[in-house]
Amino acid sequence: MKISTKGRYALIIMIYLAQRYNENRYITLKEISEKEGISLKYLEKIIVSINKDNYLLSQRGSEGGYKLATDPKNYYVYDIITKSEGNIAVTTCLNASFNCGKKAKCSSYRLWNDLNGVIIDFLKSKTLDELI
Amino acid sequence: MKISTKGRYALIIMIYLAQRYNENRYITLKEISEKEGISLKYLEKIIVSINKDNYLLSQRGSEGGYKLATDPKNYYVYDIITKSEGNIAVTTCLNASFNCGKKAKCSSYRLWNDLNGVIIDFLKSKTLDELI
DNA sequence: TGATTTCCTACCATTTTGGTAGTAAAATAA
DNA sequence: TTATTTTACTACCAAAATGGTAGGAAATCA
Repeated sequence: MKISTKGRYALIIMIYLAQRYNENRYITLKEISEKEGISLKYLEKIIVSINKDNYLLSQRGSEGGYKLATDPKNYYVYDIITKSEGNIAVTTCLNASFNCGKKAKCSSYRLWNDLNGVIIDFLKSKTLDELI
Repeated sequence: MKISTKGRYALIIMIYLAQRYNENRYITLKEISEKEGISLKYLEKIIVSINKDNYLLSQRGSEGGYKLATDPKNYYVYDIITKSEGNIAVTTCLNASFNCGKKAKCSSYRLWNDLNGVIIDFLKSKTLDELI
């Protein structure tokens, strides 16, 4: 029952970018890596998964890096976590591909589904601007 | 971000016992194993961890098995899950042993702590009698 | 042109998950 | 007393997930 370092570090990256949104510059992973004490190579891998669908602005080369594409209030923790960790499913039996043949009448299933909803609602209620 | 089969199967066992609480008999793991299609040996291992501090009544030998010690309404899903899976900590940084030196002023930490609270509150609000 | 930085792919050690196997101990039935 | 049943306990193990590392290609700018 854990969010892995992928999700945790993803949020750290995004908070770092959000705190510097007003500076309006590209921020390198090297900077984040040094300030947060996380391996550069690992951050690279994580931010690539966050950045699918151009969730961020990025630029290569010197003076390059990453920055938020829009105001921190438009970034939901839910999106950050699902982009880095995949969809939230608190048990394997919540996945559509899981087939035990008794979902509808399974009281465990309903419980896990409700818990999943509670978690998703919480994460959807939080945006980056609330965290900085 | 998953509850493992330990916790899932633990709840299945407990719901099975709760549904038969009125029969007032010891129920064998063999019966649960066959009805729920889960390996007997694995269920044995799981129920041992649930049964610490005599959470259940158990008896060896023929006519033996397990039964609830008290009414289903006194069994909280939270206890079932923590006994089978260990304490709920949605990130490793919530563990007391984790020391990054900035918990108090870390906004990620507060977020994860709040999420953890939401999950714990949910699980503490559910008892076995609501599930049967 | 050289330095910088993202982008992309492949690999790998360690830990966790999801079990299996075997046996001892207790309780009951025959 | 003996055989059977069932929990209780300990050890082991394969497969998957986690948490990275490594190397290089492709942009971009000074």
